[in-house]
Amino acid sequence: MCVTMGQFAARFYRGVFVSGGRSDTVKNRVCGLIAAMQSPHKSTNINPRTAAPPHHPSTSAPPRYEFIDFLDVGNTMTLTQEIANLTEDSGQDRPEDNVQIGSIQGTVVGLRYYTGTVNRGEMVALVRQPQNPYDRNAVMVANVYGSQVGHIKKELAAPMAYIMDNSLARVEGVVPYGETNKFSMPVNLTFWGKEENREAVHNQMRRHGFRLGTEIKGGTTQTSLGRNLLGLSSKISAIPLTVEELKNAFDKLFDDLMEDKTREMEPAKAVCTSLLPHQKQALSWMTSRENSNDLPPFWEEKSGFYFNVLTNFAVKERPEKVLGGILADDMGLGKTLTTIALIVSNFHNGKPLPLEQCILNCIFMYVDHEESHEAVSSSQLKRQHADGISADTIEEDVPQKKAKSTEQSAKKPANTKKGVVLLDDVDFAAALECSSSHVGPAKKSAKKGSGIGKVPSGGSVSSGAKATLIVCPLSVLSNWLDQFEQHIRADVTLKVYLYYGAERNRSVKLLSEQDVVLTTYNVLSSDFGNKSNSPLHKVKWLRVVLDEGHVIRNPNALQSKAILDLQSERRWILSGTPIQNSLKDLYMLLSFLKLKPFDVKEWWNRIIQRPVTMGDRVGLKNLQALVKGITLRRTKNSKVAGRTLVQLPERRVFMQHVTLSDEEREEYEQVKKEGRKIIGRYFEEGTFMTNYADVLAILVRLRQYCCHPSLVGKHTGGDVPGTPSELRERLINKITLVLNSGSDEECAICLDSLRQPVITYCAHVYCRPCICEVIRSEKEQARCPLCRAEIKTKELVEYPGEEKEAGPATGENWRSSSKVDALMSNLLKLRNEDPTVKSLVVSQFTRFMDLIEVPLREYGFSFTRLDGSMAQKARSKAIQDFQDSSPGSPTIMLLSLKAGGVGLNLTAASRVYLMDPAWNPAAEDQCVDRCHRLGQTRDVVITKFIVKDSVEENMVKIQKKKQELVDKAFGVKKSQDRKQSRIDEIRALMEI
DNA sequence: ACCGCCGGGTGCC
DNA sequence: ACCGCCGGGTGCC
Repeated sequence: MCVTMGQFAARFYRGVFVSGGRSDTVKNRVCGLIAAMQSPHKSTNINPRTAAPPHHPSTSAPPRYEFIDFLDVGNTMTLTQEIANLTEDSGQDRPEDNVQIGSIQGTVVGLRYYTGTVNRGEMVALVRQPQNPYDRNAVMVANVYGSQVGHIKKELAAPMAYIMDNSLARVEGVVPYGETNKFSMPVNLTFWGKEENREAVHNQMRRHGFRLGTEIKGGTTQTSLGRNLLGLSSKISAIPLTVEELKNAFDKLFDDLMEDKTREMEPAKAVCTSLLPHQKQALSWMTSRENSNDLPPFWEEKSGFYFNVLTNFAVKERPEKVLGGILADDMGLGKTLTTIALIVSNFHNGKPLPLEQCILNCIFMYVDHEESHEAVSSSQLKRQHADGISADTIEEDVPQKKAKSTEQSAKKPANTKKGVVLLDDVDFAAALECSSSHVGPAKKSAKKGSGIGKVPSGGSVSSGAKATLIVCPLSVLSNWLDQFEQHIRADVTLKVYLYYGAERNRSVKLLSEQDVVLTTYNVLSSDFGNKSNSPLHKVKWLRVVLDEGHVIRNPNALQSKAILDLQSERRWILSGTPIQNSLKDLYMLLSFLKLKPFDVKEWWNRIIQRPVTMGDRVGLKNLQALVKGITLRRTKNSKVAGRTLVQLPERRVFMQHVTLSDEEREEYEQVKKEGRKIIGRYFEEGTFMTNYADVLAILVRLRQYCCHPSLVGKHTGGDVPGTPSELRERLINKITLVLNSGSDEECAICLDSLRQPVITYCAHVYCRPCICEVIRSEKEQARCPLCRAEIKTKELVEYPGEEKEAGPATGENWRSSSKVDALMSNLLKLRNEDPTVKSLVVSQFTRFMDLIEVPLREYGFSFTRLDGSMAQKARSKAIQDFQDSSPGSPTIMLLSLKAGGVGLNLTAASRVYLMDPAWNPAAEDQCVDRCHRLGQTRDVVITKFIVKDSVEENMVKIQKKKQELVDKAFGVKKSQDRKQSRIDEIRALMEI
């Protein structure tokens, strides 16, 4: 297969910029108008007053919003999104936020001005319209599709506006019976909120002459579902689930969703790896999900209408298909391979992806196009091919790739057997025929008039979309490239474009013409951040695949927004852990899949989140059905025909205690004494949090002492900052410490691992995009979310990257440490026993890795290294070298704990030495999983070095506690609790 | 809207 | 005739 890399194509296509993309249609402007009228916060150029309101007295015919248009506008502020924004921040994850405060029947008026319709029992959204020129208390009513239905009658809207604007309660509406006249209809309003607001809500209503009841009286015939919609289920239907039941159900939510998903499918011939049975099942299921004509979950066809049984919403138009889903297989079951198989096996209309065949092609064509006298010679084809891989451009990127692929394609033509196979293969023939649409001109003419293809050229393609976009974390980028190369036959050209790096080609046309475009979440969101110019958002993708898709779980993160804005026919989420913390995580996944109406927060909350949180059985049942319909998940223990999918070799963990030498012990105790004094003072002063970076620094220093005394850098804590440049230096010191502390500090805004970390003048570390967003939205008075100090964009200090400062002495005056000695004796013994065994030596301190390099060299070990500071190409080289099994290849990889992240494949190793304990035991597990995964043939032995009587032993205790918590508890604590538990941890560590 | 409300036309029975 | 009553025009926010 031929990989097209960003840099090369950047040159080859330089200058070809396609200005495609959306034009500002009337439709979009209407959307803007609506947005402007609804929300005072969203600025638009259109003044709602000068743009005549649609029903202004001077307008003769009652104008209508074409609301149906909102459904297909991808990236404009739509009514639907407005509704979403409204509920975005309202806390309702806990049962206590969801007390039913009362209900009342109200009236929706003005129906005749709007197109939105509602049925009996249908849920409606209530949206404040503070900018309404007639009444600033206006409350708009919209149906599930986001079409406006009418307004709440003004007398009732007045108290509701107050309640809604002050977040005293959320109001949900259900229309008890459908329209009986053209002008108004009743609506049952239910108020939800915290118990403490009950009084205020009731009072406010009473002041305006309304009395909230506890039940909706005159309830019409409600099915159990209908009752659920009215929010009465907690009172009327069965006993709510206990916390325990709920946790259980939740744990099982994603367990083994494979019943009825056991049909197998062979991949297209372009895949040269044979798939395991469970992978063929996944391929079959994914293919059927993409080609499905079924209605999305919870939709039914009823007498010419499409009816959503959960919201009771009905439409004439068939709801948009949801093509794709969640492949949630455990790590190591081959999600990547299955996805690759899907890409080449299921193009349009169930046909394989048309792929140009490199050299073999000409044999095929020669035979079949004899009469056309235009047979393409081998050399011509070669040249075309070379055009595609313009030689001068490859070298800097992945030289070994080029070498390999050309070598392979050069070898293959000799093999005529394959050519025969080819002729017999109708699918492949058809596929080749289709390829005429995107190959060079010489080829095109050769194809014309040919009669082989069963499918007329181009006719099988139901839309222009061609390319698959794969978005993944940087750490698995090279894995994707490797896997494409490994699993796609060398004699077919799969156009894979790596959209990465400064030189990436931003031509929409180029990107659209690829078979696969590979990029990272970072690149995608940084492009997206520069609004006007994100080529990835201009391409109409055939398929978008999110690898490790759970990373978009935070809807406020820029990268999540960037993902949601992509246009695609089919959408996939690959994730071993689709739900990481709470049910909420699922919302973003559904939102990405465009699974209506759950892609809008309000409906997600009302139909799933709230009921389930409150222990409602019907809600849980719906959730289960929902997940089951779109998810395939198998675990390592799942069985196919009585056998577990994958038998992984054993994995054993040993803890090796290291005793410090007297000298080391003395230094250690000295540092510990000082540290306790300082941290103790912070506790007394109550300045713990503001000095957090210093506290971390002290801990890091202790942990470094346990590894090697030379690791410990110069003393940085406690001084007073002087000049700005000194301050800057101090901040850089701090951010470096925080990032290298291995404590997996998270950004307090997105709660995710730090991306593009920056430090504020008040010494708190955030992702740059996150904190910039905060500063932008708070304008002048932006404050640090952690300490409320004033912050400015220009005062953010960036992490300068890993500078190889005057680090530990690795030269002449190198000395060993107890821990290094322990490691070396292990490694030497191992080499004696079996020189082919490969090991991962894992540390959180890259400078410790520097130190370890010295004795490794001294004893003649061949090793490689992978750490966070390495560029992508260096990483892939390191991985490739290590995975290589030929004699003389490195037997040791120095691996920084955080360098890989999930997905990294290091199965060549069967020994893991964890040099220093991590705060987060999951990080260690993840690291071990890099070699203990599919493809591992040996038993894996893990050795953890722990220094006796030290901070490390305490860390192990904390690790155990954490693990118990994870095993027991449902979900993770709120960030406030997290902060507290982090403080508690530090107390325990320092024995304060 | 088979309502409510407004404002003009009207005015014993 | 500064009222009542009638009946047409009209109607979200």
